[in-house]
Amino acid sequence: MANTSDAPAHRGPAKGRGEKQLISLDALGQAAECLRTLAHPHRLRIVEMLLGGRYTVGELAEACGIPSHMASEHLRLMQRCGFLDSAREGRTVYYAIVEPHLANIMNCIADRFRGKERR
Amino acid sequence: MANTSDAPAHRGPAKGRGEKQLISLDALGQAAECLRTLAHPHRLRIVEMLLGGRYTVGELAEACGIPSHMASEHLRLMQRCGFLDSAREGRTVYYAIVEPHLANIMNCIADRFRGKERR
DNA sequence: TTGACATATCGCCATATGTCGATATATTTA
DNA sequence: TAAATATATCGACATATGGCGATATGTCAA
Repeated sequence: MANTSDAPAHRGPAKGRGEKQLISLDALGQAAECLRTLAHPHRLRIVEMLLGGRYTVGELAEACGIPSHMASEHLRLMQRCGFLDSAREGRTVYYAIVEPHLANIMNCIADRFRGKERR
Repeated sequence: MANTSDAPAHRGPAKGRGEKQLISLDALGQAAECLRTLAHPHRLRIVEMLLGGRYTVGELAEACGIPSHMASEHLRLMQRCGFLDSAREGRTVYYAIVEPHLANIMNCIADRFRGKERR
């Protein structure tokens, strides 16, 4: 209950629109960071593939048409914000989705953008 | 330019994991653009508020604690990628959500980040 | 051990993005 | 008309981000 951080100060005079509790600016900042991480064509492709099963860095890199050291970097960013987990097996490393909301978000994206080639 | 652009060329040998049809890289590029637009704390706050009803630029600016010319800029970006629509009434301008998927995405975000103050 | 392979990290550079003051446009009121 | 209010746009700056070659680490096989 200790609400002291960003104080809304004077409560608005209730204009009659939304009256529900807002998410803290701090949480929105974290959300924005995650969305920025997701907001890249190759990273979206990687997430899309990983939603269908685990893949190695090399496989994902080839699917995206990029050198594997770049796929590695994308994977690191997504692991950093809790989207992915990795597991080494021999000299390869498998990545997999661990953030359950990603499936829902990819569904939204597929829903809106599947089949939409350049305007 | 000996570099072939991005060639879909050879289809993968079907490793047996995901076999579903992938979204085109082009569509993923558009999706990434939209996600980047959404990926800002103030813009998320604006979307959150607009999901509860229409607001003017000034109201949104005050709620975010930013000058209204910056709110105007955020609103322009979101209108540009089809999230919002605007309607002038007298000397004020009301903005409102027109992209239906935003509600779903904000639900994901609220689900994961509501109440999560800095790690 | 060495060499080959898979993945990860580093450093540089070009470009994109956010912020902000100044200014411009639109609308109402005096 | 001019002044006040609400939005919008412009220009400059600092910072963040993506791409990429070079290099490092980790693993296996000989």
